[in-house]
Amino acid sequence: MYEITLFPPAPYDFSHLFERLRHSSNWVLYRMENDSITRLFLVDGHPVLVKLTSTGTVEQPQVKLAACNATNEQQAKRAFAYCRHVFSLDRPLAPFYAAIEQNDPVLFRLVQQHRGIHMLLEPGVYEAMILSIIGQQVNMTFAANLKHELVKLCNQSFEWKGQTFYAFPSPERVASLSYEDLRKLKYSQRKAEYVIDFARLVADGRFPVDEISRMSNEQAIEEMVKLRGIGRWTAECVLLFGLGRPDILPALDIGLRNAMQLFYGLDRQPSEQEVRQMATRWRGWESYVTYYLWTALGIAKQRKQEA
DNA sequence: ATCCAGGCTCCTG
DNA sequence: CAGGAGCATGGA
Repeated sequence: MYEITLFPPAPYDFSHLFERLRHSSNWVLYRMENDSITRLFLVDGHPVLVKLTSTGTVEQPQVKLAACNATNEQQAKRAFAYCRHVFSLDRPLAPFYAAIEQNDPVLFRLVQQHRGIHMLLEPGVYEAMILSIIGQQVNMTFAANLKHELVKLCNQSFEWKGQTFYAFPSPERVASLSYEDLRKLKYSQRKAEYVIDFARLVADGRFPVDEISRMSNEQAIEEMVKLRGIGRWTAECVLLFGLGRPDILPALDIGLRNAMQLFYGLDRQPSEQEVRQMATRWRGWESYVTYYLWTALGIAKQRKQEA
């Protein structure tokens, strides 16, 4: 068992993260307890279970990471690196807040209401791509179900103290599926093809995941949209959720446009051009703004439903 | 019932 | 080259 203690930059609202993981789409990959989150990562194909325990406050965050079953320090370190990336444990929000306060008072009020919310990311380009393809077009609940079913079908699991933990399926495992396997899980024929074909490219080394992460945003998007099934939106989601790039603006995204209509009090959904126009105020922080708008819209919808 | 979800491809005129 | 149908399903 390897352990480290981290002091993420304040503010960090872990209670929001816990709430989000408990309620939404993520229960296959994350196991929640009172103040801890456990997730299984594949490190060079070896399952490594990481447990994050929050031991601080929003303004003085502190977390303990434990690699429960790691067999050597190197393995533990790599699992910790995934964990730090996924939960944005090393990224300060303060510069984002400062930039928004200066340039966009409307948005600043909204952001303050959700102070301490950090981006929840995917481990890398591959995972983000599969999930973004799954998320194309369909509503969030259905997309979450498709993800859940894929993870269970692939069943790359690990037993620890009587509990079963599921890893996000490796490219090789997804590559070994047939389109028909996914059709049975309510994937459309197209979606099944896009997901499996992409996994096969990665598994065969025909799609250089590492090179993508070194490219500029536009260069990376250009590479990704060459693939069948990958449009601009999907490529942008990969950069945002997979690599955590701070300056991605999915200007065509329906959720972003709905959120802007609601929170800026517009009388209709803004066009792509209008989104880009308004986004000039957020230069450098487009991903963060988008993430906050998505999150705030989700919370608003949830409240409306409860009322 | 109908329309729309954090889209994309493919076919038509 | 713009425009629109079709995709699978579930919730409003």
